[in-house]
Amino acid sequence: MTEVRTRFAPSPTGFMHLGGVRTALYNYLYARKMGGKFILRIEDTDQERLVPGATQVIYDTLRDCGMDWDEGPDKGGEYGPYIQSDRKDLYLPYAEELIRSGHAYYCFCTKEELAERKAAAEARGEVFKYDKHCLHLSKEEVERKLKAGVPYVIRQNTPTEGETSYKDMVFGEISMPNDTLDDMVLIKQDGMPTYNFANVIDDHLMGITHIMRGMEYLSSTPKYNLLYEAFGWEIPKYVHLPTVMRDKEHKLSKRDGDAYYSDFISKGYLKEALINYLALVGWNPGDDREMFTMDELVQAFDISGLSKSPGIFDVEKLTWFNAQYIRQLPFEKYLSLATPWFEKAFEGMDRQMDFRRLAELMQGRTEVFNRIPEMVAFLKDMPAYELDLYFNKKMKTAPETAADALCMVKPVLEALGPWTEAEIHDRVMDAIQEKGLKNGAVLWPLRIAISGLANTPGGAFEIAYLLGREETLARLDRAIARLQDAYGKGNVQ
RNA sequence: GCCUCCAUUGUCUAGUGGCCUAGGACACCGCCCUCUCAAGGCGGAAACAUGGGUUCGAAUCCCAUUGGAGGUGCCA
Repeated sequence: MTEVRTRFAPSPTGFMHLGGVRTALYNYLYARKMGGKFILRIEDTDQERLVPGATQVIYDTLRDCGMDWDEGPDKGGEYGPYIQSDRKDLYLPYAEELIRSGHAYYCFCTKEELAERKAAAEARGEVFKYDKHCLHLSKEEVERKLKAGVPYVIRQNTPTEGETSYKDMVFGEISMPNDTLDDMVLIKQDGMPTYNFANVIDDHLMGITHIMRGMEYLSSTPKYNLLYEAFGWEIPKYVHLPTVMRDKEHKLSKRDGDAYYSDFISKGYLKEALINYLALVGWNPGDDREMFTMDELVQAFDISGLSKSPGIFDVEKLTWFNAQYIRQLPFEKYLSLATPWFEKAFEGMDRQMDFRRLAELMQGRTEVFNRIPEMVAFLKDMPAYELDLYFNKKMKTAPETAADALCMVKPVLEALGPWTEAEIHDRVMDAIQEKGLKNGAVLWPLRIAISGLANTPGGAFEIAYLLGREETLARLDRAIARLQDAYGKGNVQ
């Protein structure tokens, strides 16, 4: 059996689209699973859309994700070069061979003429398909124009009758009536091959055995197969992938601003989570497993698990995966990843903050790193809050009675020796026991008084510790004053 | 318009003629735990697009309808 060779062939646009990452991933997984080779090829035949530095983004992203390629522009390999613009001169002879065998022809129609004919066809309510106008030029006419240096393109000469079909490993049998096949351009006026042509030539020359790509190529594949046949080349296996959608109607598009790999990384999504989730949009292992490392994906991946229908990219589920991965992070790793976000949150604060302790509290609650600043902001500045927050039915607390609880705690905290979490916890609990109160009746108001929030990461003890003695007591004083102001002095104490 | 493809809960999906009173996961809701939240545990609501066939039997096969996607570029 011949070695499996897959390829990822992006065009360098400057960003890595998540759909592209997934395509690369499946190619990578299949090659590794089969013990084959994964090839990276850059498709930059469109000279008008060149973006400087764009290939670097592709390298960086793939490497960052752990998808190492065996052959590629920067790595070499026996089928190079791996950048199509570097292969420019190699395509024309193949096109000329096709012309000799009658499978292609020179076309001298200008873009303007084409546009005119297209408009005319549309005016008549017809679809425009290239009319093979130049196919009927006499040999002499063609020679003359070529000699005269009239600009030309080379078009594929597709059959007008019958149908062409092929078998796709995901979609099964696909057949297209030949009369719907357009005589597509193979070589452009600037001498560059089109994607359509370069793809076929390169995939063959590079010995690609399995072509895994987006399903937008499903209906142009018959034209590629006609080319393979014209050359007498073996047709590779096709694996067309369902589209990744933003919602039911729309593709995940570059316009959305959140379709790029880098967008998610900078928001604080872990690449492991992104890869894990992406693998599952359009593929499933056949059992209920969901958590996969890259190596596990390699083991589990199989083309039979690929689905046919488009899948919607669900950020909620990605976020769940992300939270899972964050929780599993070794603590030191979490701390180092969270620290920049902590620093951002506490910028300009004069108090010290125990990042380690904060990180311990936050690791299990972090879904995406960019949500950290908002979650910990209350530690920097006391938020404004409504006294209603002191209401809690279960804790049996209310604004009217909150001051009593706070006044009970205050001297305990003031008398505290070392300001450690354990000390705070033990002394306050002792006092609660002594008074025969319920924990919540004291701790709820205390937490509200020093955080101003209904929900906080950590409880009263943790927050008090993080705030430090001075800030805690200051917040406590202010809370007591405000409550007494509203409801009068309590009579406990 | 024409061509191709697709169609199970809100979402990702399992399901390849009887194992399906349709399974798992996210999200949602409730309960437990608990000083809040989160995590965790338990439970709940939620789907075979519609209509015809085929068959003893259909989510599964066939046809039509509807809906959706893709293609129809000297873009890839």
